[in-house]
Amino acid sequence: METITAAVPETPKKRRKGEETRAQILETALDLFRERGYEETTMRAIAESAGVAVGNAYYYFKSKEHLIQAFYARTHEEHLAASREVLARERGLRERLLGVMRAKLDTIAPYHQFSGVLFKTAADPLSPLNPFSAESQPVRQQSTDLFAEVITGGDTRLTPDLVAALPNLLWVYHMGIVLYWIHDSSPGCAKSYTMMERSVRLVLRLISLFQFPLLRPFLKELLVLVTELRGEVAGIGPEPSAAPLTGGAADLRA
Amino acid sequence: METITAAVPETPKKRRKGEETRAQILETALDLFRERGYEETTMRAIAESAGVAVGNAYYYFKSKEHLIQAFYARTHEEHLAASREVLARERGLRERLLGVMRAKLDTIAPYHQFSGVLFKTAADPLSPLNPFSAESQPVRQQSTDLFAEVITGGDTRLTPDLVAALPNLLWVYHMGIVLYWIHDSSPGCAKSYTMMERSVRLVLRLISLFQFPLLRPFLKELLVLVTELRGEVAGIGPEPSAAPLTGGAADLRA
DNA sequence: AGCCTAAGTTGAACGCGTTCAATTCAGGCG
DNA sequence: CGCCTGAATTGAACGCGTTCAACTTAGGCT
Repeated sequence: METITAAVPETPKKRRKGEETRAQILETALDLFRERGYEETTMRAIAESAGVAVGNAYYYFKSKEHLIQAFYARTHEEHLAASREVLARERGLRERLLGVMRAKLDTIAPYHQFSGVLFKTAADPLSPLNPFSAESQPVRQQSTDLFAEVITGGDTRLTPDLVAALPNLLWVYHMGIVLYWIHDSSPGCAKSYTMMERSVRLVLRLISLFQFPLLRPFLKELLVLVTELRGEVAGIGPEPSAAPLTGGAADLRA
Repeated sequence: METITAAVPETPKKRRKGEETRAQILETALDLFRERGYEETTMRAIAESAGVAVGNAYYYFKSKEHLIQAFYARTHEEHLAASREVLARERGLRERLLGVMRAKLDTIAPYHQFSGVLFKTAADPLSPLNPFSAESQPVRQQSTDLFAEVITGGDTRLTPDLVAALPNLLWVYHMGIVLYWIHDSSPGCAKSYTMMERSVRLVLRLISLFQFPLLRPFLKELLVLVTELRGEVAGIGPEPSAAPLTGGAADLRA
């Protein structure tokens, strides 16, 4: 019977050890990245500071880039938490979107100095960090879900077409703001904040504009486009291109 | 007197030699990139194939990335040429935009296999290849000029606000299509072409929509935003933030 | 206890992009 | 002609990210 209890492949003891080392390496790496920047931090330095051998760092992280991925996952979590607070507090669409976007800039602020490298590696289509890659699909999903919550959880009612299209569009929009932020060298990234506020205002205006029933054909077309985009993005795998145009927005949530 | 004729710092003979070597290295590199891909092509291989020493390649190109920059400049020229043909032939806005965009995809098609690396390095804010960098400002300018020509050179008349805002917006749009293309693994990049055609249709619809006088406030706001963006992008240098809101669109063309 | 396996850990070695002190080359000048 | 200067060229050497065959632990089974 005891053998059955051992069905769990790893005992807690065993797992503890590895995870401690893993955490140790990650913390050290992030510290060094913040201190000296990414390029200037060598894997040897990370290993030495963490008190392990170089190879051991590679046992836990497939590459130096994967250390950034871990960092990215962390800020992503922070942003989700901060956003949930905002969304629990605010009802108005404007306040909700503004709050979530502001939370984004606030969350990533401490890492502005090496955001460039992050983005650089993230841009590689083959990198797991790439926001369009399969590996980051969960993160992307959570982000679009967040924007879905922004528009549906408040006191503003939108047409179904908008509700279907906006989460992905807002995700793309927020990526654009981050892109601006990366290139923003103004003190405190002040320009990014004003740019964000201005563009949020514009986005809200556009949303209310497209509530107008006469513009429905536009929305329909936009929806097809966004769906197509999502299909391409979701995965290049063998998943069938079955019914690429059937459901319209029906399969937006896979 | 003869000494004066030598006022030209380098004689043609001297210049010829260096430029031949430079061209030799570049051609070899581009060939190898196409054959094996970027990452798989080593600087040593390039040097050997070109019949020079490694260091000599670095005498002409500051880094491996700079070889890509040279390639990028080339496809850019090709696209300009192809576009000029289209614009000389077509009068309708739809045909002009479609033609220019199709020309873009056609031009970059041969390099799809290593477009990822190109984009990866281009994404680094510090890279000279970055489309927002000061070093690529001329290329960016030519591109936006091209789109300006697309909308003003045809037989379609647009409101001044649109004429002012569209070149930059279309440039951003075309970057988005390229981004899609980079991630497109469909045979012959067919998906990119249909996505481009669909989005062009949408863009044209949006343009005609915003011709509507009632939507002028939107355009105004959009214009401020685009101008701001252009300012940030143009350079982070000491150029004064003087009159950031004075001229409206007046200073779009610096 | 003694073994066995899998997890964890090591560090020398590899291949790469890049650098740079040294060398060759070519053309103008006294 | 010999000298000089700056462009052109060399290749050994450096530092880096990454790999991998070997070694050490540690816990379960007989």
